[in-house]
Amino acid sequence: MSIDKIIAEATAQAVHSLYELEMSPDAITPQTTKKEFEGNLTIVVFPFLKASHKRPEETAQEIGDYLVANCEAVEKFNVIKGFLNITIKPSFWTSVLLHIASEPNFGIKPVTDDSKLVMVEYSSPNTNKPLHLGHVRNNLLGYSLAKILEANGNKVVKTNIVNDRGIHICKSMLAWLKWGNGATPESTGKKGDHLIGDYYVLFDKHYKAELKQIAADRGISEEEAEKESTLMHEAREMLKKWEAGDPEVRALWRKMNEWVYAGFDETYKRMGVSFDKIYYESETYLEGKEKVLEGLEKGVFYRKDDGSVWADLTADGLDHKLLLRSDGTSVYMTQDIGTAKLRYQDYPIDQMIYVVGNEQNYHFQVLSLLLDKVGFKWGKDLIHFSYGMVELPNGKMKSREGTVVDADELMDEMIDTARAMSNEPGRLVGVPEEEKEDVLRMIGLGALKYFILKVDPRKNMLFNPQESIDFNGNTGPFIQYTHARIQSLLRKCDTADLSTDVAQYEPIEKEVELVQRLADFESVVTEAGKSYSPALIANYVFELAKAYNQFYHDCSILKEENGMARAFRLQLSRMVATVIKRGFGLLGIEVPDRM
RNA sequence: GGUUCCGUAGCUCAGUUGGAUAGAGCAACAGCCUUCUAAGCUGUGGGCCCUGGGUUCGAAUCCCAGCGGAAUCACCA
Repeated sequence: MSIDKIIAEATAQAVHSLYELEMSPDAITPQTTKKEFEGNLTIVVFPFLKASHKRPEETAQEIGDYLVANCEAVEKFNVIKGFLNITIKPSFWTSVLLHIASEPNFGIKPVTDDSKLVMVEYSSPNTNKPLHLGHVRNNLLGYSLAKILEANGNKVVKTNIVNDRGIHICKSMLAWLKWGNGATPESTGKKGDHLIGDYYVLFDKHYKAELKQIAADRGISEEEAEKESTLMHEAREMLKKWEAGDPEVRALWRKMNEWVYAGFDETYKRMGVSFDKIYYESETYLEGKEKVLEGLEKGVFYRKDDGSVWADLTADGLDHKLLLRSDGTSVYMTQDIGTAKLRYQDYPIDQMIYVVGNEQNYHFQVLSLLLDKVGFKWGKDLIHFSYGMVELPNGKMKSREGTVVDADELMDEMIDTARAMSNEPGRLVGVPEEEKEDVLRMIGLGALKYFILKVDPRKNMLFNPQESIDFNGNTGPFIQYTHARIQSLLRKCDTADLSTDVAQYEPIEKEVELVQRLADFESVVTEAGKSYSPALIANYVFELAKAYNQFYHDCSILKEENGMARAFRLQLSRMVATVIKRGFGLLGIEVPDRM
């Protein structure tokens, strides 16, 4: 049982016996005492005043006296206004540390047969362009969220829905046919996703030129010229052929998609994210239609005169929403209904989480209502894990203005920066030559991942490509460094030091602070799972590493004369390193043993 | 205009179910490497927590109104 709970229960007993106030221990949450005051845990006594009919100071005094007399863990206390600061017996903290060390998976709840099954959808790329910074945030958040939910005892299925069909793919295909001269990833030495992306851009370039030409020739606006465009017409024709299953178009489409997937796989692998099940829109986009027609029969949806099918959501404070076009084809929303249906056929999902940007808040609000209307009982409970945009100093990323930050390039740059910085004296000491690249990769990506994951997912965040991401201060490398330094310490210590029995040791204040922080890991993981926030873990690990660094500078460890103190500090260091590694594991960040 | 989200140091961000004198990092300035890894540590300066009301022992946090910013409101995905 955690120390917080012990105190909460003892306090509940105290107010019951002193003031006959019935309080659930869960309602009492001791907080860590502020640094300026003496003590480890603080209880705010204001809520008890109505029952005690006494002044805050007196009430706190009485509860404090009760705790000292009746709770073994409590050593002493002091009272400031309505705050009861409790000091726990030092020996108790030793037992807390030993407990943490004895649990091989401290902070992680096991997955059992009756665990909830959660499906997390993330990434969801289009196959006509490479991944960019926005996808990076999505991927990192999605992967980390899956890890955190797993650590909270859920079965997790990570899934990806690849948008592999539609007009945008046809644009790339058309441009490749017209101007590609049979270029392949092999012939150009380019990653497949970048190659296809280039043709998408090329299409847009020619299309713009064509519009300008038509507008000038015919004396009409460029918007009006859109209807006259032969390029766009050809692209649409190609889409029709694709939908009709034209063998040539399908073959080309398959070939080009393979190139893109090979490119994506490389990026995903490097980023360290993975999926358990991938869905392709080309295989699911027809599925939703049947459900919509079923809903139409039941009268939940209605048909307009032109044949299009709509949902009336005005009762829920929303608008009317199109579900089937007048020509009978599906829209985005219909496809999502279909994909959801398939997924629930494939897995006994208890909860569905979509990791999708906040630009689609409305879409998921509608989807939730629609799934409910067509009779899926889980529709209402779906979670849209909505995250904010990544902004650049001059606003959003715009492909037209060439301000898109490419994921592959960004990762390259981060690793290059790590390499450049490692030239400073004292860096990468004792790292074998063959491991160096691997360590640099961990550091560069660690900096990038931590930079993105430490901010609250809901908020828009700013990324300045000019100022490269920091490696000092509140950063991934700082935390990795702390871990590497502890590993080095442990390599240098004697095995006798670690096997020394420390049960009787009474830790000093600085040590207690660290033990207390370590113990918090458990509740931080729980809280991160409840509020779907990797940022909580990130900030916790930073605080832990920072506190350890201060401790490291203040207390010599290997040179400590007292054998028990030395052993305790090494044990403590070992657990700090373990929790750092475990916490970073939940963020998908690797930690090197030397750097 | 409707809906949703955001507004905290010069910059990037934390701030636990409402708790004590609002915290980090960067940037600036001043120190610390003959010492278990200086990607580190110590110190200084820097704030109308957007504004105004309300709720109460107590508000950056909850409620209402306003101001400012973002997203969205397609027979695009």
